[in-house]
Amino acid sequence: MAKRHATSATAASAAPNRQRIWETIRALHADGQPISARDVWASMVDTIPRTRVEDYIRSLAAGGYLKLRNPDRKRGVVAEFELIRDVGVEAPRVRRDGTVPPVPGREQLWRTLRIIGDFTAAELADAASTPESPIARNTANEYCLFLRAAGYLQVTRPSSPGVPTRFRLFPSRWTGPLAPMIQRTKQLYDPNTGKTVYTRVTKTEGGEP
DNA sequence: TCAGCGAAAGCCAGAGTTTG
DNA sequence: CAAACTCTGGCTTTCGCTGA
Repeated sequence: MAKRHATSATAASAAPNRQRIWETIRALHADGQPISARDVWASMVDTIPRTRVEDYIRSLAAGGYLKLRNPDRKRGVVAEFELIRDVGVEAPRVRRDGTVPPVPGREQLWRTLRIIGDFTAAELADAASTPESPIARNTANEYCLFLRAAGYLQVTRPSSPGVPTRFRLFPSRWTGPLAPMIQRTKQLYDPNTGKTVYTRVTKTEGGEP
């Protein structure tokens, strides 16, 4: 239900809720105030459930971003934290156990294509791949096709037998560091602008908003 | 090119414990 | 006794990859 919207927003723009929580934490830290779930939540009480704030704070603590100031406290006692690792305005992505999830493949592709300039899908996949996060060429190819359809990429050399299509990013279409994502509904969503920039029209449903 | 599968992230709700 | 806070577990939705 409402969860769906929250989740998609999460994927699309790094969790607005978490972003707000992170900003609040940094603000409290800047003021030299102790950081507790209650304090953070109090600053945003109208919009975010407290459990969500606690969830994120616990993840940050597990990940080493926050340090518990009163580790000997008993259950039921307010836990106070200190910001020991400020990574900037962008809210860190952490799992519940504190580990950092791998960078999404789309993001690697998006950053890489801007750097290498002129490329084929295979070249982009190779360049964007890392030992930790290899990216399938198939994935890169589909991504390129969507970006081209949405007008982000121009074809510098059409495909011919044995020669793959070469693409290049329109400099003016670099909308920001957040990678446009292909949603399950086969729409291309640009989190930088917050807009759906392309919708693949299927045979059965010619529907468009 | 399309469809399905598996894995992961984020969110919510309930239960238990401690303090005033 | 009541209120407040923390902790744990489960649910929903989406993404990325593989195979036909």
